[in-house]
Amino acid sequence: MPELPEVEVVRRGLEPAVSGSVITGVTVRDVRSLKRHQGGSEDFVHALTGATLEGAVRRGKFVWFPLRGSHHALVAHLGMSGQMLMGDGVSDFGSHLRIRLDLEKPTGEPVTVGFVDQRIFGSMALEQMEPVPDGHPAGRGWPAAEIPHSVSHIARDPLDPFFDDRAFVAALRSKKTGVKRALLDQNLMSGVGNIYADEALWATRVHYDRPASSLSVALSTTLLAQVRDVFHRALSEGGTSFDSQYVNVNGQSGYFSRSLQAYGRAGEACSRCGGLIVRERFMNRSSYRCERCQKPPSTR
DNA sequence: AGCGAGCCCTGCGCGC
DNA sequence: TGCGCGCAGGGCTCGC
Repeated sequence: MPELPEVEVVRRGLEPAVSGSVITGVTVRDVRSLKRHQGGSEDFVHALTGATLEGAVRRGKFVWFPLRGSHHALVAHLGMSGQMLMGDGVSDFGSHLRIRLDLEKPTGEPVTVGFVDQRIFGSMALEQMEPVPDGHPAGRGWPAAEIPHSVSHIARDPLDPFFDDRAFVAALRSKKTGVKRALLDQNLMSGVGNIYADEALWATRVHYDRPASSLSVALSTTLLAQVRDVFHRALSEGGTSFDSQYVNVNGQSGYFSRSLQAYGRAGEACSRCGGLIVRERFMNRSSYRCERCQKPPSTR
């Protein structure tokens, strides 16, 4: 469930289960899901067992779970096909279960979290925290100004109250590269992936390969507003699910796919102008746009 | 600096 | 029925 709205749905689902919970058991079923963890699975299991989780924090597409009193966090990235599912201790998470965490809530109630990932582009890791340079809370869900090492280079996301709109607009306009590439650059702004980039560009009537530096301040500001708008609307519908790969912590699908205007709609008519929605290769992935209201830049 | 290519993986649907 | 191909929501590294 990879873009910001889907990851936020997961974070919200996990928060009540993990906050103040003690890890009573860790099972690593596939070490490939620990590729970002320095130290191997024995180290991972040993360091986590008995630890208490403070909560669930998200910046962009990364989620982490701070460990009480240790300046470390369990970090998760869902990659292309990752899920975090909640169970009751006897749940069967299926053949793609990679890591299983057994927890005990402050009430004494057991809860199990399954890290399920078909393609294993996602991962979990135990990482040291570092201070956030601006001193503000590192992400959504926890007030500490500490961020896991591997997330420290990731920019704040546009739903973060400390996201700096003016700095983003200036940074975007300093890039000569295509505007979609800039939107997908997690160092400029985090949380945007292939679907929501196409949706925000459609809403702004901008072609994906238009040089970012050619956008006016006003248009850049509109584009940012459209990213926020599509994030909020997707969040309100539980995220985008095309199939059973993308579900919330209870295994339920989101409904935003039916609200998508460009992504996945090749061959259909643009709902705004009636033009044809086309699919094109860009950055080794698919881009969808309206032929009529998102015209290619003349100089590229 | 920017940018394309390749890689990390599994599984699905399609055409032959 | 079976096989090969292209496709999939991400991110990192390398080389030019």
